[in-house]
Amino acid sequence: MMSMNSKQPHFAMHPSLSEPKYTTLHSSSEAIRRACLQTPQLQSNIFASLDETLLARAEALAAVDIAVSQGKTHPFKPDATYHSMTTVPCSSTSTVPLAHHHHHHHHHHHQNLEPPDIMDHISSQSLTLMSSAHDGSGGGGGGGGGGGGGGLISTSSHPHSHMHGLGHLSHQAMSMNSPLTHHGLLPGHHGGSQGGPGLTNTGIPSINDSDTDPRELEAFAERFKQRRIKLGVTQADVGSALANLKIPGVGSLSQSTICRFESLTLSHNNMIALKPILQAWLEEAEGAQREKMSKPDIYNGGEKKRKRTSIAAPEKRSLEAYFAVQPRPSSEKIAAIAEKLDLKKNVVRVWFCNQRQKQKRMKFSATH
DNA sequence: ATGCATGAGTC
DNA sequence: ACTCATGCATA
Repeated sequence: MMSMNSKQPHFAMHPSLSEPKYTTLHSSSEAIRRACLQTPQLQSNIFASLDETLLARAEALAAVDIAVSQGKTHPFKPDATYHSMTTVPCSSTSTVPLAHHHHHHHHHHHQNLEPPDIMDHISSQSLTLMSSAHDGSGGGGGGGGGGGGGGLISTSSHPHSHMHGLGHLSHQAMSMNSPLTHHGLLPGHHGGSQGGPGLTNTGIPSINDSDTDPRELEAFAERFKQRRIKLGVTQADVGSALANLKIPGVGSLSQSTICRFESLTLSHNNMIALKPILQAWLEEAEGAQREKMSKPDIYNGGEKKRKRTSIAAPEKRSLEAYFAVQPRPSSEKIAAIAEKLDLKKNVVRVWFCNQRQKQKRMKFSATH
């Protein structure tokens, strides 16, 4: 409603908190961290300059929600923040050879609209569903993230800078209007949702849905993992081995990505894009099982390592509550939340982004 | 296996 | 400033 510009007064103020927002973890100590438990302090009262109502409500909701569905898998980690990255983001030294690829595409994406403000009583679950629903419809939007259509393929070369791994396979090119979609090469997926084979999209050069079939992907991921293990190869190995395939536009991938592929914790589009590549590797590896890959990564000479910020459980709970009410808070809102929780604004912003992405992953996405 | 983060490409 | 694909660091 009134989002315009941002300002970020931010600064840490901590009247008298005993709550450790961050804790410093020493690389040598890390034993006792998992034993702690959460303290049910359902109501916070730290609000001040925000919509107290919203916040209070959100937190209350979160508390309830959490209480109910607590089996989520959270070994409450105490917070630990390490942090010492100076200004330089790491451009990574990765082993990534570059790969040029190109992916032209346009798409109309749904930009965020800002709902009035508060909603009311909503259970985070229903909300979650709702949000994903509007996501899909909004501007043909992301095609619902996971459901997006994907234009991957990076057939063209491109005088571009470097890229990691594959080019971004399809970013947001999932709109139905994507010129890319009719390329023929792309597995242009239908916008909507991936779960429903029954949901066919109208119009649009529909392409083979067989390749985009979630079940097929799931089956493949399963097979892939099995065979990979049979080959005695780790996820990390697969990742780096991909570069050896010399597939245009394909470089190496991290263990994380391979893991996520196997566990289906990637967006539908991403899964579709990666499948052919991993399949190629699999065949290659099985065909020549005699090879070994000794591709040590290049190391960094005493560079500063990125430190992962850990958001403490209480703060995390609050964030989840806010998210349930408003997945896309305005900049001001984010700043306010950040201040209230005594977190850096950017940390909060990123948290919301990641949360939104998570919500769109394959595995637990709606209709699946 | 996952949480927090970076960056490209968009809008 | 957002989405998406990815990755480093870490549990």
